[in-house]
Amino acid sequence: MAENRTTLDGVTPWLSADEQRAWLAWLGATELLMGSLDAQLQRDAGFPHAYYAILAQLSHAPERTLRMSDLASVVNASASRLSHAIGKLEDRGWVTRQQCAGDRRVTLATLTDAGHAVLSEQAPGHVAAVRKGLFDPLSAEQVTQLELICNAVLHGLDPSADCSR
Amino acid sequence: MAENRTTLDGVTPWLSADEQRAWLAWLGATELLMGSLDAQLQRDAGFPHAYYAILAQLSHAPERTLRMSDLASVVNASASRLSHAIGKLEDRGWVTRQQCAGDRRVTLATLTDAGHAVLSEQAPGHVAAVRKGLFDPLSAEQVTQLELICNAVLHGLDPSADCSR
DNA sequence: CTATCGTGGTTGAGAGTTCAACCAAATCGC
DNA sequence: GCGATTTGGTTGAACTCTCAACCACGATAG
Repeated sequence: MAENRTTLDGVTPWLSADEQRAWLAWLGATELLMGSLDAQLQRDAGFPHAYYAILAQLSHAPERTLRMSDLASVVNASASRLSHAIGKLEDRGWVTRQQCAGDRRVTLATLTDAGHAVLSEQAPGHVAAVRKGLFDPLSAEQVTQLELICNAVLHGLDPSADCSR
Repeated sequence: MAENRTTLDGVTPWLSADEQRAWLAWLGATELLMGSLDAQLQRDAGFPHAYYAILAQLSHAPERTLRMSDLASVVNASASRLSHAIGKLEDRGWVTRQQCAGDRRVTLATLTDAGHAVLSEQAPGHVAAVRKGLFDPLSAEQVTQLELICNAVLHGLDPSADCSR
């Protein structure tokens, strides 16, 4: 009870025992879960989860089209990362780029029919993997708690993130 | 109340609304948090979080030494990933490799004094970033819930993972 | 003793991400 | 209007990670 904090090197204050355990659990869970999702998609579809997220967001957008910067923000990607990714997806014929008439700096990315078809093919397997990896081990209450926790973290890192609203 | 599930393409059953929100929150929180930690370490130390984890695990080990395979498992890395990473850390003089006398297939990785020094330098900033990004926005109770949730996920993906025991 | 199989680890190529530099179009200030 | 700044996006190089192939050593079986 007296010693609630360990020290990394005899000097640096580290996390409390509770925090330490939570941190390691979070780290392990995120890395294993994202790793398993990436592996599943890479094996079945030949592309990583980040690309799936791009296709999925485009499929929900009006006209299946989004501005690059808007798309980047909804998939948590940098402009550069998205630009490279859209280039690859364009090479495969799943997305097209077009200039925006109103503002000629803007590039619009549009999901093609081929892209939508690939997404539809891969969605069931991906959803099953998410369910199996994240939701099956959790109670309904834990799902609710998880949402609150993640939104709190999100809001702390990026106050502009819309916390479920 | 009647429609608790959306459909991605009119055919595929998707997650419930609660699950959908929790999934997006988890995705956003993990990507932003890991992104911010990687950015902080890259800026201050010149290496990514995965390398920090390697150095930290070695610093806690007896003789500051671990077998490659054991080290790989504690940092959730593949053998290949760890081998490449240790190569880089060796180049910078922070880790050394040695053969194991008993089993000559085994490679032992040891943290050097220089490596320990770098870790000690970077630890305060890294811990501060973890605290700021993950623990500051959460209540003590949420930290406990998070640990339980992550251990449940961990155990679901890898039954051999020691859930806080 | 030797052939086979399993384990521990390395290597090189290919793919994705990051960072910094850069370009073009729009907006601001005077 | 016109230069300066900001915004939106692209590019190339460096770096990390993944995958498959591979090598060496140890264990196992005949």
